[in-house]
Amino acid sequence: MTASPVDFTDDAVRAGLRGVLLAWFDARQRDLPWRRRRSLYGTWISEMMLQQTTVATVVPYWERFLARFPDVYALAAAPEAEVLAHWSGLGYYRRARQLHAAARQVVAEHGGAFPDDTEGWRALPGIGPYAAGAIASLGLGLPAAAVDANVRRVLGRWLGAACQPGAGSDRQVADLAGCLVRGDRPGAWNEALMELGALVCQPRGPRCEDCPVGAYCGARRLGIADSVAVPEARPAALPVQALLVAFLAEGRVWLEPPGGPLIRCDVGVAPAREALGKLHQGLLTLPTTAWYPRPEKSACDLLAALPAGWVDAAGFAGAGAPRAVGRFRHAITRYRLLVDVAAVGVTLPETPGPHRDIRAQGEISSRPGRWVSLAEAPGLNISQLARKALRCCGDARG
DNA sequence: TACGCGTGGGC
DNA sequence: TGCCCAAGCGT
Repeated sequence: MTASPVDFTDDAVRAGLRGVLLAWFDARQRDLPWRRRRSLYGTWISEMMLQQTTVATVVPYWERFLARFPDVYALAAAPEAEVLAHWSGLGYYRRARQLHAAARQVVAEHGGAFPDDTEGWRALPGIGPYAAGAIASLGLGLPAAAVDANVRRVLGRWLGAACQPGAGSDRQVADLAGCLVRGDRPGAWNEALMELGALVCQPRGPRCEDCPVGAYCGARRLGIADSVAVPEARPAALPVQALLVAFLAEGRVWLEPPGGPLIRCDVGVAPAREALGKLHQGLLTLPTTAWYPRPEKSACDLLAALPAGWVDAAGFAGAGAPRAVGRFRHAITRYRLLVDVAAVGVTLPETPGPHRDIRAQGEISSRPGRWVSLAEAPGLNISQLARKALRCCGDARG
């Protein structure tokens, strides 16, 4: 193990570094809603939303979420579908379900009182080592480290050659984070580290000329700031294609949970994936074919490849020819999905009852789902994938 | 331990 | 357009 070019065990070094970075943060920090009105609840929501998600994306979601669920009691009392509706489009939907479960746990087991230490937060669903430290420091004022990708990169560069990828690196970063957070304003310190990583000490091409703490940076001292702590490349995404079908009846569209029965389609190629699987859990979506692999710059006509009688086979009664209403691209986890959207009018049974009552939670030929008016569908707990597909239906009608 | 889990924006 | 991420967590 190489010694760091900068001696962070020196009290004077740590005090100087902390003073300079906190002063920079006080002057340059972004004006964000969860900073403007800091609360434990609002901090928790922001930390959950910000996992793997950009600040600019989160801001409007955080505002709407807090307006609808102003405290843990409101969140715990809400149905999961409504919580997911307010998360709709944000992605990583498990976060929303865990957030809701944690709110119910806090209310049921602790009368609505939040944990008052790091370990208590860590025990809640969806709270890992980073989020527990962030909430404890930002919301409770405790000297807990919060090592996210930004902090790992910033501290990795400060350590310079002492922090090589592989064994020992994570431990060194964690030790340094724990050492530096002890002092005044631990929450502001953690935020300052993350802000520096987001605005200056970026993954590729760090803006060292704008850095307030360059004097303390081991990588810069060694002239390797742009080559140390750079993320490794990921495997390329897989190009696939699928057909989503909007079954329409009396101004409504059929929406169902993911993982429902697939629309059968014969293209002579093995599917790359049986569609959504565990994606979009808790959300509603449109019936879909499997996902088929496709060459980079071509696609086959999935609508033409549907077998005769496919509408009835899917559990609906056909009433007209299906028509193509749109096509869009959508990146989702490790896939690049080319989506064709088809609309087909169907008829509902004449007999009253759960199948005829389009307002009811329904079941068509043992196909769980429900009929939803095209106007209200965008406000429901649907994925961004479904949102784009529904937009095609609207465009085609309009 | 490595992988699955979403999405939008920058370049 | 394609590729690169961005305030992680659970299994």
